[in-house]
Amino acid sequence: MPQYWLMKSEPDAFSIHDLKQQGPSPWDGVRNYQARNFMKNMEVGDLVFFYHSSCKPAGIAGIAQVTRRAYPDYTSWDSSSPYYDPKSTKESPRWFMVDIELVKILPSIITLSRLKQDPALSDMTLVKKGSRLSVMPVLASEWQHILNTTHQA
DNA sequence: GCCAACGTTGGC
DNA sequence: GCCAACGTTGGC
Repeated sequence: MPQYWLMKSEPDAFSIHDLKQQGPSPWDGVRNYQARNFMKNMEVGDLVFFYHSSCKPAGIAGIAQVTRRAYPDYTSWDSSSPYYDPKSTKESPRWFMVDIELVKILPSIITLSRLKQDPALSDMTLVKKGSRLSVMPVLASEWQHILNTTHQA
């Protein structure tokens, strides 16, 4: 049984179309401990809602799957990278990433406002007020509900 | 562009 | 170890 997740990306920086073009891609740049810890719990084959944030409309743009378990985020060692963190070393890496690849692009965005309107999803971390996590778990029941009710399974 | 909510930093 | 100040996220 795969686990289910949701990962946010600003489409201007990296969109689901970029993921399609690039094939398996490292999910670099996560610099939040909670999000990092979730990535460390991912297994190959886990399924991911690919979420477009800071855009109109914000929402779930497609589905991806994990192709490589967590390994050190090498951008944390690159002093020319915006994700550089001098406290992360090769001996003791602080930040990790997984690789994901596209499963499918949804025919239309499942918007955040729509998710917020659904009483069955009121406990989702995503729709909670003030939630800023960029990587979060999704319950199997929520995953199925979202795909079933949007007729995009 | 605004700003609420949240995480992190650093002085004490 | 507290907590004020600061920076960031991300919807609106």
